[in-house]
Amino acid sequence: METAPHAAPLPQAFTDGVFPAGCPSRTLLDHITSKWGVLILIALSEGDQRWSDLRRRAEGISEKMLAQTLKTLERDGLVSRNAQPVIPPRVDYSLTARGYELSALLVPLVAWAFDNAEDIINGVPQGK
Amino acid sequence: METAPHAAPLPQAFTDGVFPAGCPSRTLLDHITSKWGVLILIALSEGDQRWSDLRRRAEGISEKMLAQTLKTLERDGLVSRNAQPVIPPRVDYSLTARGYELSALLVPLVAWAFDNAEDIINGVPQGK
DNA sequence: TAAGGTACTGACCTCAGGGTAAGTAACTGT
DNA sequence: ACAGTTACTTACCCTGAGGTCAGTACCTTA
Repeated sequence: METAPHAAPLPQAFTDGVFPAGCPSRTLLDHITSKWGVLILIALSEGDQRWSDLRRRAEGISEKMLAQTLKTLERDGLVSRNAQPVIPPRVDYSLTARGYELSALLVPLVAWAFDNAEDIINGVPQGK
Repeated sequence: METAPHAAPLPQAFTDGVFPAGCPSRTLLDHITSKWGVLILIALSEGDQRWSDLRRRAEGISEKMLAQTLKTLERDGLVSRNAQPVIPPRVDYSLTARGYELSALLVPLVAWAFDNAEDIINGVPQGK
Protein backbone atom coordinates (compact mmCIF):
# COMPACT_ATOMS: atom_id res chain seq x y z
CA MET A 1 0.00 0.00 0.00
CA GLU A 2 3.06 2.18 -0.10
CA THR A 3 2.79 4.76 -2.82
CA ALA A 4 5.57 6.11 -5.01
CA PRO A 5 9.01 4.94 -3.91
CA HIS A 6 10.96 7.33 -6.08
CA ALA A 7 11.15 5.85 -9.58
CA ALA A 8 9.70 7.23 -12.86
CA PRO A 9 12.55 9.46 -14.00
CA LEU A 10 11.65 12.86 -15.36
CA PRO A 11 14.54 12.64 -17.82
CA GLN A 12 16.70 15.73 -17.80
CA ALA A 13 13.89 18.22 -17.81
CA PHE A 14 12.79 20.03 -14.69
CA THR A 15 15.77 19.01 -12.63
CA ASP A 16 14.86 21.65 -10.08
CA GLY A 17 11.35 20.23 -9.93
CA VAL A 18 9.77 23.50 -10.97
CA PHE A 19 7.55 23.81 -14.03
CA PRO A 20 8.12 27.39 -15.16
CA ALA A 21 5.03 29.42 -15.94
CA GLY A 22 6.14 31.00 -19.20
CA CYS A 23 7.54 27.79 -20.64
CA PRO A 24 6.47 27.00 -24.22
CA SER A 25 5.78 23.44 -23.15
CA ARG A 26 2.80 24.77 -21.25
CA THR A 27 1.27 25.98 -24.51
CA LEU A 28 2.04 22.77 -26.36
CA LEU A 29 0.71 20.71 -23.49
CA ASP A 30 -2.51 22.71 -23.60
CA HIS A 31 -2.90 21.89 -27.29
CA ILE A 32 -2.23 18.18 -27.07
CA THR A 33 -4.15 17.59 -23.86
CA SER A 34 -7.13 19.65 -24.94
CA LYS A 35 -10.51 18.00 -24.78
CA TRP A 36 -10.74 17.36 -28.52
CA GLY A 37 -7.06 17.38 -29.41
CA VAL A 38 -6.46 14.07 -27.66
CA LEU A 39 -9.30 12.34 -29.45
CA ILE A 40 -8.30 13.63 -32.86
CA LEU A 41 -4.70 12.55 -32.41
CA ILE A 42 -5.77 9.11 -31.23
CA ALA A 43 -8.18 8.70 -34.12
CA LEU A 44 -5.50 9.64 -36.61
CA SER A 45 -3.05 7.22 -35.01
CA GLU A 46 -4.99 4.45 -36.72
CA GLY A 47 -4.45 5.94 -40.15
CA ASP A 48 -5.59 8.75 -42.42
CA GLN A 49 -9.09 10.03 -41.97
CA ARG A 50 -11.40 12.36 -43.78
CA TRP A 51 -13.11 15.29 -42.12
CA SER A 52 -16.38 13.39 -41.95
CA ASP A 53 -14.65 10.35 -40.43
CA LEU A 54 -13.18 12.45 -37.65
CA ARG A 55 -16.52 14.06 -36.96
CA ARG A 56 -18.12 10.69 -36.55
CA ARG A 57 -15.36 9.16 -34.45
CA ALA A 58 -14.91 12.03 -32.00
CA GLU A 59 -18.54 11.72 -31.07
CA GLY A 60 -20.07 14.98 -29.94
CA ILE A 61 -17.55 17.37 -31.50
CA SER A 62 -18.99 20.35 -33.31
CA GLU A 63 -17.83 21.36 -36.76
CA LYS A 64 -16.44 24.54 -35.34
CA MET A 65 -14.28 22.76 -32.80
CA LEU A 66 -13.15 20.15 -35.28
CA ALA A 67 -11.93 22.87 -37.62
CA GLN A 68 -10.29 24.79 -34.80
CA THR A 69 -8.59 21.75 -33.31
CA LEU A 70 -7.29 20.56 -36.66
CA LYS A 71 -5.90 24.01 -37.42
CA THR A 72 -4.04 24.13 -34.14
CA LEU A 73 -2.60 20.67 -34.58
CA GLU A 74 -1.62 21.51 -38.14
CA ARG A 75 0.11 24.70 -37.03
CA ASP A 76 2.01 22.63 -34.48
CA GLY A 77 3.19 20.33 -37.22
CA LEU A 78 1.46 17.30 -35.78
CA VAL A 79 -1.21 16.84 -38.41
CA SER A 80 -1.08 17.37 -42.15
CA ARG A 81 -3.97 18.28 -44.39
CA ASN A 82 -4.40 16.97 -47.90
CA ALA A 83 -7.21 18.53 -49.90
CA GLN A 84 -8.21 17.03 -53.23
CA PRO A 85 -9.78 19.47 -55.68
CA VAL A 86 -12.85 17.38 -56.38
CA ILE A 87 -16.54 17.99 -56.00
CA PRO A 88 -17.88 17.31 -53.46
CA PRO A 89 -14.69 18.21 -51.58
CA ARG A 90 -12.49 15.51 -50.14
CA VAL A 91 -9.90 16.31 -47.48
CA ASP A 92 -7.71 13.74 -45.79
CA TYR A 93 -5.93 14.29 -42.52
CA SER A 94 -2.96 12.33 -41.29
CA LEU A 95 -0.30 12.46 -38.63
CA THR A 96 3.11 13.85 -39.45
CA ALA A 97 6.18 11.98 -38.22
CA ARG A 98 6.16 14.23 -35.21
CA GLY A 99 2.49 13.65 -34.61
CA TYR A 100 2.95 9.93 -34.86
CA GLU A 101 5.74 10.08 -32.31
CA LEU A 102 3.38 11.88 -29.98
CA SER A 103 0.46 9.54 -30.57
CA ALA A 104 2.63 6.64 -29.50
CA LEU A 105 2.75 8.24 -26.05
CA LEU A 106 -0.86 9.30 -26.05
CA VAL A 107 -2.38 5.95 -26.96
CA PRO A 108 -1.38 4.08 -23.80
CA LEU A 109 -2.63 6.97 -21.71
CA VAL A 110 -6.05 6.97 -23.31
CA ALA A 111 -6.19 3.17 -23.17
CA TRP A 112 -5.45 3.34 -19.45
CA ALA A 113 -8.14 5.95 -18.94
CA PHE A 114 -10.60 3.80 -20.83
CA ASP A 115 -9.76 0.74 -18.76
CA ASN A 116 -9.95 2.50 -15.41
CA ALA A 117 -12.63 5.08 -16.01
CA GLU A 118 -15.65 3.11 -14.92
CA ASP A 119 -14.15 2.01 -11.62
CA ILE A 120 -12.78 5.43 -10.84
CA ILE A 121 -15.82 7.49 -11.69
CA ASN A 122 -18.10 5.06 -9.88
CA GLY A 123 -15.84 5.17 -6.87
CA VAL A 124 -14.48 1.62 -6.77
CA PRO A 125 -11.61 1.93 -4.25
CA GLN A 126 -8.46 0.28 -5.47
CA GLY A 127 -8.53 -3.51 -5.68
CA LYS A 128 -10.30 -4.19 -8.98
CA MET B 1 8.15 11.11 -45.15
CA GLU B 2 5.30 8.67 -45.02
CA THR B 3 3.15 9.24 -41.99
CA ALA B 4 1.39 6.59 -39.94
CA PRO B 5 1.56 3.15 -41.55
CA HIS B 6 -0.95 1.51 -39.27
CA ALA B 7 0.85 0.54 -36.07
CA ALA B 8 0.22 1.84 -32.51
CA PRO B 9 -2.49 -0.56 -31.39
CA LEU B 10 -5.38 0.91 -29.49
CA PRO B 11 -5.58 -2.27 -27.38
CA GLN B 12 -9.07 -3.69 -27.21
CA ALA B 13 -10.82 -0.42 -26.60
CA PHE B 14 -12.67 1.47 -29.33
CA THR B 15 -12.61 -1.39 -31.80
CA ASP B 16 -15.19 0.40 -33.86
CA GLY B 17 -13.03 3.52 -33.84
CA VAL B 18 -15.69 5.64 -32.22
CA PHE B 19 -15.15 7.45 -28.94
CA PRO B 20 -18.61 7.55 -27.42
CA ALA B 21 -19.78 10.88 -26.04
CA GLY B 22 -21.21 9.70 -22.73
CA CYS B 23 -18.26 7.45 -21.90
CA PRO B 24 -16.87 7.83 -18.34
CA SER B 25 -13.37 7.87 -19.83
CA ARG B 26 -14.18 11.31 -21.19
CA THR B 27 -14.62 12.60 -17.67
CA LEU B 28 -11.52 10.91 -16.35
CA LEU B 29 -9.52 12.13 -19.31
CA ASP B 30 -10.70 15.66 -18.60
CA HIS B 31 -9.42 15.36 -15.05
CA ILE B 32 -6.01 13.93 -15.81
CA THR B 33 -5.34 16.08 -18.86
CA SER B 34 -6.51 19.26 -17.20
CA LYS B 35 -4.16 22.22 -17.22
CA TRP B 36 -3.09 21.77 -13.60
CA GLY B 37 -3.88 18.10 -13.11
CA VAL B 38 -1.01 17.04 -15.33
CA LEU B 39 1.51 19.18 -13.50
CA ILE B 40 0.39 18.03 -10.06
CA LEU B 41 0.57 14.38 -11.03
CA ILE B 42 4.01 14.82 -12.53
CA ALA B 43 5.26 16.68 -9.49
CA LEU B 44 4.00 13.95 -7.19
CA SER B 45 5.62 11.28 -9.34
CA GLU B 46 8.90 12.34 -7.81
CA GLY B 47 7.70 11.65 -4.31
CA ASP B 48 5.49 13.06 -1.57
CA GLN B 49 5.00 16.79 -1.47
CA ARG B 50 3.46 19.28 0.87
CA TRP B 51 0.86 21.78 -0.20
CA SER B 52 3.41 24.55 -0.28
CA ASP B 53 5.81 22.44 -2.36
CA LEU B 54 3.17 21.84 -4.97
CA ARG B 55 2.30 25.51 -5.10
CA ARG B 56 5.90 26.37 -5.78
CA ARG B 57 6.50 23.65 -8.34
CA ALA B 58 3.40 24.16 -10.42
CA GLU B 59 4.44 27.73 -11.00
CA GLY B 60 1.52 30.07 -11.53
CA ILE B 61 -1.19 27.95 -9.94
CA SER B 62 -3.58 29.76 -7.62
CA GLU B 63 -4.46 28.40 -4.21
CA LYS B 64 -8.01 27.94 -5.34
CA MET B 65 -7.04 25.80 -8.30
CA LEU B 66 -4.53 23.81 -6.30
CA ALA B 67 -7.22 22.92 -3.77
CA GLN B 68 -9.73 22.12 -6.47
CA THR B 69 -7.34 20.00 -8.52
CA LEU B 70 -6.15 18.05 -5.51
CA LYS B 71 -9.73 17.35 -4.47
CA THR B 72 -10.61 16.02 -7.89
CA LEU B 73 -7.55 13.81 -8.05
CA GLU B 74 -8.22 12.57 -4.54
CA ARG B 75 -11.82 11.74 -5.40
CA ASP B 76 -10.53 9.81 -8.39
CA GLY B 77 -8.29 7.79 -6.11
CA LEU B 78 -5.10 9.00 -7.74
CA VAL B 79 -3.77 11.14 -4.92
CA SER B 80 -3.92 10.60 -1.20
CA ARG B 81 -3.92 13.29 1.44
CA ASN B 82 -2.20 12.95 4.78
CA ALA B 83 -2.84 15.75 7.25
CA GLN B 84 -0.83 15.95 10.45
CA PRO B 85 -2.59 17.64 13.35
CA VAL B 86 0.16 20.12 14.07
CA ILE B 87 0.31 23.87 14.16
CA PRO B 88 1.02 25.36 11.72
CA PRO B 89 -0.72 22.66 9.66
CA ARG B 90 1.27 20.17 7.66
CA VAL B 91 -0.34 18.20 4.86
CA ASP B 92 1.48 15.76 2.63
CA TYR B 93 0.20 14.58 -0.71
CA SER B 94 1.29 11.45 -2.50
CA LEU B 95 0.28 9.26 -5.39
CA THR B 96 -1.77 6.16 -4.76
CA ALA B 97 -0.81 2.94 -6.55
CA ARG B 98 -3.30 3.86 -9.23
CA GLY B 99 -1.94 7.36 -9.50
CA TYR B 100 1.56 6.08 -9.79
CA GLU B 101 0.51 3.77 -12.57
CA LEU B 102 -0.92 6.77 -14.37
CA SER B 103 2.07 8.99 -13.80
CA ALA B 104 4.26 6.40 -15.47
CA LEU B 105 2.32 7.09 -18.66
CA LEU B 106 2.15 10.82 -18.14
CA VAL B 107 5.83 11.44 -17.52
CA PRO B 108 7.06 10.48 -21.02
CA LEU B 109 4.34 12.60 -22.54
CA VAL B 110 5.32 15.69 -20.60
CA ALA B 111 8.99 15.01 -21.24
CA TRP B 112 8.26 14.85 -24.97
CA ALA B 113 6.31 18.08 -24.82
CA PHE B 114 9.16 19.72 -22.98
CA ASP B 115 11.70 18.53 -25.53
CA ASN B 116 9.70 19.53 -28.59
CA ALA B 117 7.89 22.61 -27.36
CA GLU B 118 10.39 25.24 -28.37
CA ASP B 119 10.74 23.99 -31.95
CA ILE B 120 7.02 23.52 -32.40
CA ILE B 121 5.86 26.81 -30.96
CA ASN B 122 8.54 28.72 -32.83
CA GLY B 123 7.58 26.94 -36.01
CA VAL B 124 10.69 24.86 -36.72
CA PRO B 125 9.43 22.49 -39.46
CA GLN B 126 10.42 18.93 -38.80
CA GLY B 127 14.11 18.10 -39.13
CA LYS B 128 15.53 19.09 -35.72
C1' DT C 1 -35.23 22.48 -61.19
C1' DA C 2 -34.56 21.23 -56.89
C1' DA C 3 -32.40 18.48 -53.45
C1' DG C 4 -28.14 16.41 -51.68
C1' DG C 5 -23.39 15.70 -50.39
C1' DT C 6 -18.77 17.62 -48.36
C1' DA C 7 -15.95 20.67 -45.96
C1' DC C 8 -15.90 24.33 -44.20
C1' DT C 9 -16.67 29.87 -42.11
C1' DG C 10 -18.84 33.35 -39.27
C1' DA C 11 -22.06 35.44 -35.91
C1' DC C 12 -23.90 34.99 -31.63
C1' DC C 13 -24.43 33.42 -27.01
C1' DT C 14 -23.64 30.66 -22.74
C1' DC C 15 -21.24 28.74 -19.07
C1' DA C 16 -17.59 27.17 -16.50
C1' DG C 17 -12.60 27.21 -15.84
C1' DG C 18 -9.86 29.86 -13.58
C1' DG C 19 -7.84 34.40 -11.54
C1' DT C 20 -7.76 37.82 -7.45
C1' DA C 21 -8.17 38.92 -2.97
C1' DA C 22 -9.63 38.61 1.54
C1' DG C 23 -10.75 35.84 5.53
C1' DT C 24 -9.88 31.90 9.01
C1' DA C 25 -7.94 28.69 12.57
C1' DA C 26 -4.61 27.85 15.93
C1' DC C 27 -0.43 27.90 17.75
C1' DT C 28 4.66 29.93 18.25
C1' DG C 29 8.16 33.16 18.71
C1' DT C 30 9.53 38.19 20.01
C1' DA D 1 0.05 42.00 22.30
C1' DC D 2 1.12 41.15 17.71
C1' DA D 3 3.13 39.43 13.62
C1' DG D 4 4.11 35.07 11.33
C1' DT D 5 3.24 30.50 9.63
C1' DT D 6 0.41 26.93 6.86
C1' DA D 7 -3.38 25.15 4.55
C1' DC D 8 -7.07 26.17 3.22
C1' DT D 9 -12.36 28.51 2.03
C1' DT D 10 -15.37 31.90 0.14
C1' DA D 11 -17.02 35.62 -2.77
C1' DC D 12 -16.65 38.00 -6.85
C1' DC D 13 -15.46 38.62 -11.53
C1' DC D 14 -13.93 37.81 -16.27
C1' DT D 15 -12.05 35.63 -20.29
C1' DG D 16 -12.29 32.21 -23.49
C1' DA D 17 -13.62 27.42 -24.61
C1' DG D 18 -17.10 25.67 -26.86
C1' DG D 19 -22.14 25.03 -28.49
C1' DT D 20 -25.83 26.30 -32.07
C1' DC D 21 -27.21 27.61 -36.29
C1' DA D 22 -27.14 29.59 -40.67
C1' DG D 23 -24.68 30.29 -44.84
C1' DT D 24 -21.45 29.02 -48.92
C1' DA D 25 -19.28 26.73 -53.01
C1' DC D 26 -19.72 23.48 -56.54
C1' DC D 27 -20.98 19.63 -58.84
C1' DT D 28 -24.17 15.38 -59.25
C1' DT D 29 -28.30 12.92 -59.44
C1' DA D 30 -33.27 12.39 -59.45
